[in-house]
Amino acid sequence: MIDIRLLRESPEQVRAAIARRGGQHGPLLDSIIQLDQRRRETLQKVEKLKAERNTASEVVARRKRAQEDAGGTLAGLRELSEEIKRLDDEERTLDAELHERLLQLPNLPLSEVPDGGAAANRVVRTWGEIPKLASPAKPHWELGEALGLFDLPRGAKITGSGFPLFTGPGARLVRALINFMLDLHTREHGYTEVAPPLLVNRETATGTGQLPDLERNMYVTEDGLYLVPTAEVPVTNIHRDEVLAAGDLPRGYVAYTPCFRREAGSHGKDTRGLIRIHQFDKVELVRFSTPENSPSEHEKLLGHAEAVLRRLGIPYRVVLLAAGDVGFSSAKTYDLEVWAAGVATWLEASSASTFTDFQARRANIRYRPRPDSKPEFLHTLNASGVAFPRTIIALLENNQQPDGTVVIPEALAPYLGRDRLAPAGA
RNA sequence: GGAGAGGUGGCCGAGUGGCUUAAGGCGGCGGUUUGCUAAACCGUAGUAGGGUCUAAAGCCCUACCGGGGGUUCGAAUCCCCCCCUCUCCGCCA
Repeated sequence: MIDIRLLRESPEQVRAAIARRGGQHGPLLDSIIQLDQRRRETLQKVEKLKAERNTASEVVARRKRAQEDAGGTLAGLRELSEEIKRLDDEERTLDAELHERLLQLPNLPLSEVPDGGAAANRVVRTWGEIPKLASPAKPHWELGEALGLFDLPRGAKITGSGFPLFTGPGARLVRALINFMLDLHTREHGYTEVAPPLLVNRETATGTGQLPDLERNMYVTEDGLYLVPTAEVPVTNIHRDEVLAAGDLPRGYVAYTPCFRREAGSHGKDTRGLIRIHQFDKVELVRFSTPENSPSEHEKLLGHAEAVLRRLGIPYRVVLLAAGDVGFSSAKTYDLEVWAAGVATWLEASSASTFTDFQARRANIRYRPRPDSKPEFLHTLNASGVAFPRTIIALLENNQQPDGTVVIPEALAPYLGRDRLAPAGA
């Protein structure tokens, strides 16, 4: 949520910033400005009447105490109260409508974010060598089947397409990745590990920006709870409606969770194998920062996600997303794309974003710069550290050998209990 | 799921319709006293929204006693619905 005062005082600045995202936000902005105007007018009227009523009530109280007749003062107060009730209702309605629309407005991209749509995304750097494979590269779904790592048809039987069943060494690989990543982030990057709820309520999903506009991408239960699309949602909301001390910042949490995404309407492209699925595993990093430090925190966070890929020896590139491509809540996002030799493409395995005070405002997460100062909204940031499916894709496809085996990187081998995956019977 | 007890400021805790601008205590902040510390004493203090002002400060107004409705001229207090915590029962990995 953006600051209504910024919109009130510098509407053209906000309009220009939002326009960089593309899409038509003009009418929404106009209606917000108008609602804000009407709300304040109504508020001023009703508050004036309330002041009158309070004064009159005091007189009544004083008379009653003195055993005098208060009838004369009471006359007319009923009408005043009815008028107050009417205006109060009006103000409440306007405020609710205003709030609802403010929730639909995306964050403002930072100035250093490039103009344009996805085509304007900028590759900031590339790490690692794209492997030169001795034999024709197989895609991961072939490798995974041959190595007995996962069984997609049976996953589809159990639940539906996009719900993978990991088997044997594949299931063990998932467990190895969980432990490898959690160990790295807690031991070397200073994160506090948490294991959050996987179902969240409406307020929580609104706090990070999934609701109201992205509801179609989430699974909802009969109880009105949502399956988490990412650990960002429950973890960022750990401090919802709290005021942290300046000494608490920066603060970082790491969480492993499954993630559930309906991704309604995204069938057709990039859907083979594990590339785009409805349930996947991810280790997520969430940071809370003061506004001054959030730019450096963002770079630090990006580095933590990169460290995972470097340890695993997976070639990747860092992409600064253009204004038209950054997510709803984000002000600036770097994607980490891993190279996958089998499908011969770059796949997004992590997204490192700063949300400035956008989520903090929605979720009411504040901090006190000094013990005697007023609470201010802090900044939230997060990054995948990292998503499993595309990491698995890169590992399998890049490390495949002519004999059909897959070499496991040194950093991961102890967690997997082996340094090579081989087809059954080989 | 059933029965009961609760939810008041940073914390504890009083408050059954108007003298509450939420008592009192603890903690916080400022000060006085004081070799130093402690204690004592005095003072001060919340959050949000709106108005005033070029802006800040200040000042004024409104709201806030778990959340939302209602009764009333007036609600922390009375009524209704919901949420959460605790105790017991039931069910359960």
